[in-house]
Amino acid sequence: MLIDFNLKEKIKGLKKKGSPSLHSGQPQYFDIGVAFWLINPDEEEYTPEYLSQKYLYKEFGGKKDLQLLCQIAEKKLKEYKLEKLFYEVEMPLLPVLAEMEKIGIKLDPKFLKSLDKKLGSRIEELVKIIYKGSGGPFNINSPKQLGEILFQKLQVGLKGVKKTKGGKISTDVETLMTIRDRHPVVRHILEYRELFKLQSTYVKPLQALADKNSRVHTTYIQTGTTTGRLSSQNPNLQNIPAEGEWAKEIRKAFIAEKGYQLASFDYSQIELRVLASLSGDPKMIEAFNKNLDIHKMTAANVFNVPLEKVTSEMRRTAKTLNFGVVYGMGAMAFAKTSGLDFAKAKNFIEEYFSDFKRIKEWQEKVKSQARISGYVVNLNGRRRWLLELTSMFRQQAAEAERAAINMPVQGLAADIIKIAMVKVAAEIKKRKWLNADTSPVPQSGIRGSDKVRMLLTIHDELLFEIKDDIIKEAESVIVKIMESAYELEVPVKVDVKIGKNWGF
DNA sequence: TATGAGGGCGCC
DNA sequence: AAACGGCGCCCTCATA
Repeated sequence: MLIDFNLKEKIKGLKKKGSPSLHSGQPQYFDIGVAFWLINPDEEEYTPEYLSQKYLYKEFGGKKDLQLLCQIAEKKLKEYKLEKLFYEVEMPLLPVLAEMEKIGIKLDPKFLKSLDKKLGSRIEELVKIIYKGSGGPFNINSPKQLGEILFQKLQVGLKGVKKTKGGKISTDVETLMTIRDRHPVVRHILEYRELFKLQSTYVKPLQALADKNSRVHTTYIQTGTTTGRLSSQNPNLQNIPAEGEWAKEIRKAFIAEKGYQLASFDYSQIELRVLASLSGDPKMIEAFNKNLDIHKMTAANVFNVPLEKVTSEMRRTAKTLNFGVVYGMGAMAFAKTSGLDFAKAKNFIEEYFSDFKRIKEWQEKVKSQARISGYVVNLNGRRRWLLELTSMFRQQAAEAERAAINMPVQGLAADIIKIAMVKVAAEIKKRKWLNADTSPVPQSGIRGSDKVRMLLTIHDELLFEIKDDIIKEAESVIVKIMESAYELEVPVKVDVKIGKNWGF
């Protein structure tokens, strides 16, 4: 067994003759950092230095000792019933992530360059318009300067404008939207903000990070969240723009290799299904069993109308409600997001919880158990310490409560997709759809023998690059594995999209 | 020149 | 007034 830190990096570096076989239940890897993350996902770092200092202080004055760290971790994993999750999910996931990072995803450099130009010239235009409209140049990217221009120089009214945490006048998109009609320059600032963000955060960095074969390689951080999700870094490929005209263009820059297609497999409403399953709420479960439009069903309930009478407006409100409930949203936040007034928002939330009583009950149960024990666990033992639940600062306690009710849901959804990834990877290997483990990547960057490559994981979505001739077969195999990766009290559904690029 | 906080915003 | 869970990255600006 390999025992170390950063095993994913070491696996990536393995030239290796024989590929490591992943017999289930046979631990091949023991990543100490990941183990400590399962034990407590709120550590500052998961480095040998930090953990030694923290956990070996008494024994060795903080001297590094991997063997000892490993022993401590093993004991805790057992005590916390995390062994299954560790040995059968997180560790088998290591080589899967390593492979995904190594393969990378292909970009269309010419397309990106042209997009860059288009964005650049529109931004230039906007800058001119904004300077002219506000009587002189200033740094539009500086909230401080922008605020001064708008609210002092241009005398835009402050009605409905909020302050930032630091007490300064906010210039965020919500604020700009409310003052949109008070000065003609505001709409141009809004457009500038959007385009500058896309260019500086996505279009430019992606071009810079592409390798010789125009592929970009993210790094997945397995210890990067408190709920069990992965995070993605440098570049973050889990926050590529999705909504909007320009966003679509950016997605089109992610392409499949010649002879391949991109295919995305998306868990449908996974967190809501998990919530229905965990809470056992009969109405919610029935809706999923009948494969109903869940937001529409929710709308029918909270508005007390038959399904046929649900308008798109009602559905939108219900959708916000469904999402909000998973996050522990209060009336205030719901009012803001939905555009309703506070009293109405409050009523809707009350109506929701009276229609879906078990959800409320489940949330209360989670909170009270967590208050007593100081931590919250999900179905697979994934754990998060939340000592702030009993804080005398109400704000802190409330935040901890929301985290407490969210973690078992988000965490189980994370488990499900991780399990699916491990199973799909095993199937790909079994069917010899990927030679990645044994064959070197040729100069071209194309391994012609690869049939199916797992590229990205975006919380509830897996993105693959699949050879044309096998696309149909691969699709049904992957869907089947994902939908049956984990048994819930409701069906698990996966939606598929296929195309030459990610613009779908 | 490097660093970190603050403000802001992209995704699920 | 008050923000709803989980992330990473951009720019500005003050400070070292």
